[in-house]
Amino acid sequence: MPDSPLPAEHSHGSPLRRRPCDFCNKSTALLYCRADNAKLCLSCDREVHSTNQLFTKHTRSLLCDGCDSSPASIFCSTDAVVHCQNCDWETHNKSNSNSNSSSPATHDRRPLEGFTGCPSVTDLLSILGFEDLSKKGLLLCGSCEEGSDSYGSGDKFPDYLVWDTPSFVSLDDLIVSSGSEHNYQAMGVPPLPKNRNAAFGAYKDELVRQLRELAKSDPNVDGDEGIIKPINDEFQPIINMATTQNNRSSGFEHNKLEEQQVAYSSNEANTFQWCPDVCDAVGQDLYSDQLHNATETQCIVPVEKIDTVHHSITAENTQVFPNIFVGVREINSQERETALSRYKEKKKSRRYDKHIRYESRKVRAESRIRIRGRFAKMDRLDV
DNA sequence: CTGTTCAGTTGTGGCATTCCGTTTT
DNA sequence: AAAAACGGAATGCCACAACTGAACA
Repeated sequence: MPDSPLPAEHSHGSPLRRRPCDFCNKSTALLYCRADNAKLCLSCDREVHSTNQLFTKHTRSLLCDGCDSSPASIFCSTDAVVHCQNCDWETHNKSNSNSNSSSPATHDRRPLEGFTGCPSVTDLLSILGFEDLSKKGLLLCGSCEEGSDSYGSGDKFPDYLVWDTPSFVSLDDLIVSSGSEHNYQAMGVPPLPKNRNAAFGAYKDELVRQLRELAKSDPNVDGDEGIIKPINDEFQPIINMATTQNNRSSGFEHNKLEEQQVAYSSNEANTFQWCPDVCDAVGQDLYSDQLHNATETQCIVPVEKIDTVHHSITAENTQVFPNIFVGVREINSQERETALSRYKEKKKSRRYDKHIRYESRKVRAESRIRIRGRFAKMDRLDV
């Protein structure tokens, strides 16, 4: 783990606070793992989350530039910072913010999405929004270390800073970060930008530096071509893993794998999907929410299988796969109360009001001629 | 690789209808 | 206790510009 000098300041001149990695306590933490409740640098993140299949499913996000203790979910390209929902609310609802000459409420902000698995440097470049920075350039551009490259400490954020937003709301989004004092919802975040680029905040330089270190140490990097071969980021549904390894005794028989494949993010797995305790406590409400939003949470489980899944992964499997399931249970028992309260608070602050995606369509709809409330054909008006 | 074309899909608001829980008879 | 009346919420419908993505030059 390389020791990391702290970045002096971010592009807007405000000094960066020290936020050491919870794992090595040396490097600057750039990511936040909600399942582990930990701040990690890129190197430690890879180390921690490549240890077994379950850990690769933890959802990680950029660390909030505001509070340094929550996963960022909003990127403000105007201020070039990433914020958690609470910090975003605070920043962009202040009437007298001096972060920029423009009104904070009009800042160009976009939702951020976390990532799972054990992505290669190539994937990280894409995930973190450095798609334009070639891997070769990452390795060869020594001047980048002084921040003199286009991704260095310059003030300009070109148009590649447009984040590809998630097309769904994961269950993570139902959980409010615990480190803040309130649970305000982020307001006014423009949905669904088209460009497939990402965002990085105040710690951009440190991000580049750690990516470079990662690329140097990555054995899969082909230095000649700058091609970084993906390491094992293959997704292996845990259901299948458990059943294939334990098909002799689990009683969870299956011949149709497609019926039982489960895609889910780590938090869903840790907090909800695999923990009957929490589900029971939260009650049918949460459970039905999760099922109703199956497509949003990427949880694809036939309803009739849910019970089977739960029972097949309880006591028996924890004995067969102690490394996997004991870890899950520890997390659940420690964080159950927190998760519950977070969920309840989050639910209270849900926004049910209608959200207009395209103002132009609204304007047109309002101005259209109607017959009994329905849009009328233009040619009918001539009659 | 870039730009253009084109077919298919999406989203927009007001009214009517349906559904369902509550109150009244 | 049962039926009727009431009222609020949810849903569907409509046309078409805007959007999306594939195919092609």
